Amino acid sequence: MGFFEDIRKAVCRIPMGKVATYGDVARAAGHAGAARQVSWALRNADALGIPWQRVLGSGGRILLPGRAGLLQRRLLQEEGVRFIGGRADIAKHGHRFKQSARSDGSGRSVG
DNA sequence: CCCTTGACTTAGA
DNA sequence: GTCTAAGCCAAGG
Repeated sequence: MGFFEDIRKAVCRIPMGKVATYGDVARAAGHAGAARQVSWALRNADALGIPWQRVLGSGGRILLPGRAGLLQRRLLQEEGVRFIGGRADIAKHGHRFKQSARSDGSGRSVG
């Protein structure tokens, strides 16, 4: 398995109308701490059919510069993601990945 | 192997 | 809120 494959799989797990941070994607892909590399894998995501627009920076901030950033925001808004003060409402649209490689299973939901 | 780059993240002032 | 510094990891020259 390649590095990018793990990343792309994780990104594809994000459903429409939901968003996740680079760090979350990296963690869900089994590469915690590789948040920066997530963006690397997303550079060619568009050509691979990856929902790259659902990946944001910490706090729901769009880090993509230029038109790409505007495009990302527009795409998300079309998916129903609400933006507040230039940031996506991750409290409402933040996607929570299923428990992956968690020793204590702290990531599991109870109710 | 060494150094630089990058759509990152957290902590401090 | 804005800026700086340090930590982080993989790809490319």
